[in-house]
Amino acid sequence: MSESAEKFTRITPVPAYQMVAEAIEREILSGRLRPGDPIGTEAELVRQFGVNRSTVREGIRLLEQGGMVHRDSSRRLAVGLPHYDRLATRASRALMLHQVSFRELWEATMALSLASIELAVERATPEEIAALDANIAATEEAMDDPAAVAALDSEFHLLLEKTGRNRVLELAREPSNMLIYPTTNVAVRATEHGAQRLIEAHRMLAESLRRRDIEMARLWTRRHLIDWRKGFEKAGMDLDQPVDLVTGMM
Amino acid sequence: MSESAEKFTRITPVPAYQMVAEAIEREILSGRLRPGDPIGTEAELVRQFGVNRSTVREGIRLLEQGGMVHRDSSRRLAVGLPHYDRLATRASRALMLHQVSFRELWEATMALSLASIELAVERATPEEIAALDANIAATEEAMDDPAAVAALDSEFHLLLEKTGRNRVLELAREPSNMLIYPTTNVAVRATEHGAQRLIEAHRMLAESLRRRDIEMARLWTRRHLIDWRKGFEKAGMDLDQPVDLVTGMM
DNA sequence: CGACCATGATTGTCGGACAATCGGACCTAA
DNA sequence: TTAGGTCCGATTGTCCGACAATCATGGTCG
Repeated sequence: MSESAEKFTRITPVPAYQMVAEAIEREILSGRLRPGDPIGTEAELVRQFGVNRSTVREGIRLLEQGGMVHRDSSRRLAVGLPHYDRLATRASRALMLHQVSFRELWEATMALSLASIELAVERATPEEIAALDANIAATEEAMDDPAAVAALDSEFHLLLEKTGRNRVLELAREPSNMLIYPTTNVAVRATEHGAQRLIEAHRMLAESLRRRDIEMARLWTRRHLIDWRKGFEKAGMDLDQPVDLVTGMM
Repeated sequence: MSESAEKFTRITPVPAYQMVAEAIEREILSGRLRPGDPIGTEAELVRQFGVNRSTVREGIRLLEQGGMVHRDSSRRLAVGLPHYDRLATRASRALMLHQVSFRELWEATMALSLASIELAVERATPEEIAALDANIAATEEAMDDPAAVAALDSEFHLLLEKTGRNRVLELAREPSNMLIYPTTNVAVRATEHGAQRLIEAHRMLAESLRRRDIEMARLWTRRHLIDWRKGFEKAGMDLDQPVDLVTGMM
């Protein structure tokens, strides 16, 4: 499994703009620069690093996309903490490029949802349950509009996630969410009484949080996702097709 | 929850270098540019976009970090498909910056491992089980070297993951892995017969794949992770401390 | 006291320039 | 024939200098 016994390690010249980026990144990761702190002006960085402004700017661009630095009002640069949705966007694009199938997506969503709901059952506060109830009420209102239902469904699961209070799971779920919920629309439309079943599942999930009943929560999470899958198939779509064919994002 | 009924949407001037990046990104995501395809030379992009070379270069830097484009041999730019470890690196850095706790990490790892092992039990081929056996044998050899054991443990779980054949789960697990496995070293060292228990768990996991016994696999996955957690606590570390204090990465 | 304006600082963009390196063609010698 | 050497154009990385647009700031005026 190891390619050992090579005499020399590969020699890779590192461009200056990369070194600039890495230097700034190190400062951030080490904690010497904290989120919100302003990074110096370009002129200052030019002075400190001793390179040209163009080089500094290229270095900054490297960090900018990842959210390590961002421009606040005006255009001053500051350290920013990369938020999940940004990472999730990139991750889901990567999944698309890798031609991941809906089956993989569905399996992962199932696993992550179950984990997430267990934590939610343990930790839900009355306020959080109230927020879920409010979402359910809004979904009932919008029952005739599949697009609105899909959006509210997405929000419902986002609320559940937050209730679990586990940011690692949250980050792990988000790419799947971004890819799977856009198709909820179609899935709901294809199933008879699709919106009703969706709402019932949500009600039961809220109820199991109230009762702190883990088994009930797991049961309805499963049902809910199986419903989604049935709707997906009933809409004439193939679980094994890659995700990018359906979600015409952008 | 909706900010509706605003007359005008916020107007945000977009710098040219961003538009360059977005234009290239669109081409990639739409599939018109496929991974491996060469992107034109800088001069060519200058001509096509009608902007200065500095601007083009800044735009390219935006994409470069995310892995959307990469320089192959020589330094020519080509479309690259961002691989998981790159995304995972960024994700785990984000988790560090958010001061995620080991408890969150552990909970997520538990959920993801259980999901992953179930798929692995279903899908394992003889070759894959053989690879696991080889890893176990190597771990037995290295039993006196906690660092080597930790590395082999990490590899073992990577093999398990591949066996599950679900790239979404793979991507979801990787950030946790990057943060949690570096401390396996410490955890193993702190537990009496730590390495032995680890090897036993690996053996049982391989065995449950052979038998296609999901319950057994789940059981040993749980035990294995609980062992890790006990070792972690026995080493005098606090599950609720943020990850960056321990993993001195970089 | 607030509205308004002048001024400097900062960013975004441009044009041009040059060294270093790479790819490839061409050439030479064993 | 092929391994090695040389040359040349193409391309990237870096630098310099410049300018317009915008923002921050402070001072002035009503």
